[in-house]
Amino acid sequence: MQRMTRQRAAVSDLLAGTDDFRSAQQLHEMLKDRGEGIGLATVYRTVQVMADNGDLDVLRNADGESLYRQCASRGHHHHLVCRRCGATVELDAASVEKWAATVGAQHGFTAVEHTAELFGLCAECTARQQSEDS
Amino acid sequence: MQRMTRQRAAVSDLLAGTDDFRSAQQLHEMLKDRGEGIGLATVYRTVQVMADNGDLDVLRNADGESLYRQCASRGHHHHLVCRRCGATVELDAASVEKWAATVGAQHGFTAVEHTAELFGLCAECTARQQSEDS
DNA sequence: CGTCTCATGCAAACGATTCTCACTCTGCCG
DNA sequence: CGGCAGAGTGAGAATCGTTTGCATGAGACG
Ligand SMILES: [Mn+2]
Ligand SMILES: [Mn+2]
Ligand SMILES: [Zn+2]
Ligand SMILES: [Zn+2]
Repeated sequence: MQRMTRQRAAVSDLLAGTDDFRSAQQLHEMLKDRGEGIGLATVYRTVQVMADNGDLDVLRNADGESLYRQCASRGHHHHLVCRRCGATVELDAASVEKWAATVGAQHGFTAVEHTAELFGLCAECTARQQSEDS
Repeated sequence: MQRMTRQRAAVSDLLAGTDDFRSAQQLHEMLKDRGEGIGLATVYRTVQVMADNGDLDVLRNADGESLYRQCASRGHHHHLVCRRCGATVELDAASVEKWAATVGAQHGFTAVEHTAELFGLCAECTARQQSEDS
């Protein structure tokens, strides 16, 4: 019921070889550069399906854009993301999980979910930044 | 250099008497209901100025809309928000602060910021939900 | 191959937010 | 008190990421 097409393969391949969070538009651009003809709408649709299947992680950056990434760990986890280049570190955060569960229950809330992401400048982008400033 | 206008007073008053997170559009609607004539763009501008001044907290809901609230504590803190009605509990989260600081440094990131919000159904909305389901 | 569908591409539609610009009103000075 | 400079306002146009409608294309399976 889910067909394998050239376009899906291309998106899937691209994401498999990328370890930074990328927006749908960036992915579309990268595919064009690779010589893959693919419609922007198709990228959006594909990336959404993959996210729904749990094959991709999604997060919103400060501008509200959705960024996608194929993470190594498939279970629930969090991220430390470079806001300049998208470089990402996957994080486990037992303390945060505990906090979320406890606090939600304490206040009588149900179906509690949480978001917890860290954004900063990775070491490389920090260095680049400093040489620019001088 | 910052002038007090009828519109700003109205928005400020409204927020002072509301303790749920609300979108700019909701606020605009509420003001219209109160009989306050005010443009939507003005609500957006006002709410932004107030947020820049640190008078309001902002967060993005799952749909990416910005929600505003005048919090009791003016320092950095987090929230437990009802995704149905906007009811909010302010949270301190020392464990989360510690986690964010530690992890960022460990990976050589600088200028690290974090988001951490809990979304659920408040006790009241949970009850309402269950009676609907039956 | 042929058929049945799901997938694709393009353009139009969306929706929250921002911007433009002519007009209004606040805060201040004389 | 007027009078003015310039911040503030409102209506609508513009943005921009994302979604959708629809005619066309192409997997899967016999
Ligand atoms: Mn978690
Ligand atoms: Mn914090
Ligand atoms: Zn970086
Ligand atoms: Zn509620």
